[in-house]
Amino acid sequence: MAATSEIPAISALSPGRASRGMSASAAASRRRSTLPSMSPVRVRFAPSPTGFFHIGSARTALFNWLYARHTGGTFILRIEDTDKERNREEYLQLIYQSLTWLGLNWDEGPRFGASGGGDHGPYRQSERAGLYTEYVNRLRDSGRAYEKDGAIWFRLEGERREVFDEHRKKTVTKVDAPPVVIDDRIRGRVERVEDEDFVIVRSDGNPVFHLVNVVDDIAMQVTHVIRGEDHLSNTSKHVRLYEGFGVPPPVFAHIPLILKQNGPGKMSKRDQGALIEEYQRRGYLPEALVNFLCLLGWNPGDDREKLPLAEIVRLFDLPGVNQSNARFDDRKLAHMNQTYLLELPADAFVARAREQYGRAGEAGAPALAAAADYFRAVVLLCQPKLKGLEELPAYAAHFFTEDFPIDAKVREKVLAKGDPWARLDEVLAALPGLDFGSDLALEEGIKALATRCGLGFGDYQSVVRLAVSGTNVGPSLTGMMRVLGRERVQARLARLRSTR
RNA sequence: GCCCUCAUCGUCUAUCGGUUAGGACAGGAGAUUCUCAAUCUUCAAAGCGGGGUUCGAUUCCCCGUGGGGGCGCCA
Repeated sequence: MAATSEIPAISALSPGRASRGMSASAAASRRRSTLPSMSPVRVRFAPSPTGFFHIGSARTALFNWLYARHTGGTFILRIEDTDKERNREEYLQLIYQSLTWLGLNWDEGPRFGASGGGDHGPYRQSERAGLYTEYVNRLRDSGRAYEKDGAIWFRLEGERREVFDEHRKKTVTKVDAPPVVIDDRIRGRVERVEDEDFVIVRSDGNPVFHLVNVVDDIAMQVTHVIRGEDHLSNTSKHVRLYEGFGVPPPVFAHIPLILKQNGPGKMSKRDQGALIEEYQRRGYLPEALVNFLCLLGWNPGDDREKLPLAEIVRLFDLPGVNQSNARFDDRKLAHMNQTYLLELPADAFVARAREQYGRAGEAGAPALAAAADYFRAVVLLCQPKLKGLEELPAYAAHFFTEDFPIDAKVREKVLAKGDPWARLDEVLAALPGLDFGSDLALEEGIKALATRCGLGFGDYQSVVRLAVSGTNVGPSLTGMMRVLGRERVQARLARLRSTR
């Protein structure tokens, strides 16, 4: 397949970072835009379908996507399904769905919706076995690979000696080789010694991650490898493999990890709030999640936090990515989601609300059965009050049934103050004369009633709210009355009075 | 244990050696009024420690300490 001579010398174009202590110089260069490159940028996101799609994977995908879009390059999705034991079809589908939901469309890769295609396929490693064999044979031919214990090993170059490893409690063959120098776009110069031969094909004949990852990046002509810092230690192996194939390595950019919210360690699939699927289910807005994820390890260089994706694409660059790990904060994410929700245009909000009711199962049925314009009026009334779409079905339940509960504690509290029964009767009496045309008209009508009785709006508010909604919190009272309409309001007021 | 890496409010972060160390989330107080939110005002909150370099270090260097990652015939 891809001959060595076809591979452009990408690394020669990489400016990298001058020195390890590069905070100052990095700061100077971090706002600099990407240098012109002779070869178009090709990045890839390479997940394995062995578990739920989580937030760390999403951010890795996002940063690759952003870099591709920023540079006008190509974003490739490659499925690393070489672990036959753990691969699951449903996890594969979840990768496609989650990326699509987040809006991270891929230019090359398996076809899904509008994404996928490309002429460097197939894009599933399980379908590329022939290529790996070919590359392994190249290593064998050049004496860089050998068989031992039924597996195939990559041979490092250098003096060999036997050493007893105390930690692993076994004798290993060490190779004296010069350190591998990695010119990382985010971390600067990283040196690491790779001093043991390693397996590239298991004794069962399946190639291992290091091999397939490098072979595919060569074959797919990947120019920039953007991945989590947990791969930094692997990179020395990968660089040696590139050397073994006689191909210049790509530009590496190791992004910081996301740490779990509570307790030690990086975020994993088991942690609270880790699953993309869950945000989708809870009605989080993908644009809010994407915005939040961008800010975990990157910033636009000023105080802005909520910014349009197009603006992020314009500003995003590798040197601007932070070097330190970030702790996940679901409260900040919730806040971001709320601000997006508040600013959502009416039509979009109504559509999202309908989706959320769809996910709510039986609890959502009455709302979905309601007239479209009534549904619309209800959810738009609630929009400015919600923290998340997730709350909507419960928050608005009383709009869609006359059989809503009256909160006993609230009832007691409301009825304890003043003379609410009298107020209720007054409103009931005034109801035929009230103008239900607008919130303002209703407010003026009630205020006029209050003035006649020598009272204020507040004297009516809580008891009418209780009658109409069964509780003491909710949207604007006049808004609720307007949306419910005169007949329903009257029935509800009468219902409460009958419980005296 | 070895290797790599990182280090500013509780959290996410800004700062191209000189700032009253800024913003956001979370928290406190207040304003607003039609409840709850939202909004507005406001308070509290940080340079891990020790050495250097420098007229001057949060910033550059070194050593500690602490966090994170890796050390698989997982990816």
